[in-house]
Parts: sequence; structure tokens; C-alpha cells
Amino acid sequence: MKIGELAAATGLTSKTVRFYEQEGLLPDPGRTASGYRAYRDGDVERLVFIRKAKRMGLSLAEIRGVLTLHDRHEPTCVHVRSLLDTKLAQIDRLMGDLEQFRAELVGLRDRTGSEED
Amino acid sequence: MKIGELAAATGLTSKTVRFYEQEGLLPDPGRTASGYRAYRDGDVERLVFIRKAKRMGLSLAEIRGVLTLHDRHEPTCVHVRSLLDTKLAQIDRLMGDLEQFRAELVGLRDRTGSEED
DNA sequence: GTTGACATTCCACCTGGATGGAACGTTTAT
DNA sequence: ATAAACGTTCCATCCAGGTGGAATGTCAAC
Repeated sequence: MKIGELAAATGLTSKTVRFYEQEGLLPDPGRTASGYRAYRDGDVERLVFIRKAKRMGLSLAEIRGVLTLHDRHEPTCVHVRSLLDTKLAQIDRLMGDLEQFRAELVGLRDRTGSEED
Repeated sequence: MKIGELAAATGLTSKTVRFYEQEGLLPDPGRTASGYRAYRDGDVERLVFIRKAKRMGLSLAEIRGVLTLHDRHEPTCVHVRSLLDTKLAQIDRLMGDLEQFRAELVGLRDRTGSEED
């Protein structure tokens, strides 16, 4: 799989894929004889995870942390578990806040909605 | 209320408050005789809202949109309601995704947790 | 065998969201 | 009346996260 195909399969651009590699989010993909990056199916999954994590508000640095953890199968447990627990706590807090914020927006909408255009 | 007090009350810096004003998120605060910005209590609430909205993933431009809507009490209804509905839909989608992502992280944590340090 | 779509590297540039610092004025406490 | 602590403007700088473009190489189709 060449970079353009990977990009198409994940909704990114080739530029962005190279950028992520450079930022340490993707392992060295290996090269074809002619020097093209050669990706495998697992790389699609990885990029999909990165997109998802980004949407969840993680920075690339945080995502790199999670992926690094995932890549080393050896358990660096204490450090790793605390990283994940921190992230989980943040997510839980965010979800609570979102719910509250949602209510505020609904209030705004219904207020404007009470008067007809 | 001077800018530093407002900043302290909201957890921002004076720099950031001026920046938000410049970006059109805050109305002209008026000035003291000596040229200092003079804020009122409502401005605290407004900045707290801005912080919250930022945490929810809204850009400053989007927040400006919501605030502008809030400021004009006249109903620009169609446009405004659709803006809010779009935002609400995004929030709902995000909340669903967060839940799913949370489960993925829990999976990672429990996998690492299965081996002792 | 040439044309067009794709790949490579490298370097510059862009946006959003601030932050730093210089040069200067004001207020408060002592 | 002077120093510290705060305010003002303006301009440069920074960071994250990319994007654009030049110069060049490769591959597939005709």
C-alpha cells in the first residue's frame, strides 16, 4: 500500500501522513525498491485511531504517548496505567461538562425559538 | 473591576483578556478616567462561558458566533437556530464518540493491568 | 518512449491561539 | 516623592498542526 492509498483509506492527505511519521506517531513503514513508503493494513487502523483520538481532544503528543504504550507490549505498568487513568478522568470530566454545556445551548436555542422569524 | 482582577476571577491572564476583546469576544468594556479598562460582573460570567466553550472544543470564531447571537436579543432565528442545532448535533456526536473511545482506553489499561509490574 | 499521476526530500509558509517584551502612564503604600 | 505593582499600546515571537511548492524520481498506460 502506497502513501496515497493509505491517505485515501483514512481520509487524510499524504502530507499529513508523512507529518505524523515525522512526529513519531507512525513506525518506519519500510520502503519499496524504488524508495516509496510501503504500508500494511494495520497502518490504516492506526491512523483511524489517531483521527479518533484527535477528535477526542488529545494532542499529537498525548496520542504518541498512548501509541507508544500500545506498541511496547511489555507492561510499563505503573507509569502507563496512570497515563491512561488520567486520560480517562479527563474524558469523564469532559463528558459531564459537555452535558452541562449542551443544556446551556439548548436554553439559548429555545429562547430564540420562542419568537418567530 | 480592572483587567487584572477580571483575569484572576476567571483564571485567565490580562493578555488573554485583551486578546479576546481584540478578537471580538468581549464588548468594549469602557474606560476609567485614566484609560484603564473597566469591567462589570457580567464580564466574569462571559469569560467563564468562553472558557467552558473552548473546553468543549469550540473555536474562538464559533464562540464569537454564539455570543453575538446571545448579545442581539432580537431573534435572527433561522440562521441562529441552525447554528445552535449544528453545534448541538456535533456535541451529541462527540459524546457518543467519547464513550466509545473511553472503552478503547479502558481496554488498553486493562490489558496492561493484567501483568504485574 | 513519452505523458500524467503519483512518489521523494526539503524548506517555507499559514492559521489559531495566545505570549513576551519594550516603552510608557497610573495608583497605592509607605 | 518614590517604588512596586498594575495598567496602556504595539510589535514580535511562539507553539501546534499542518499545507504549499520546488526540484526530482518512478510507474502505468498508451
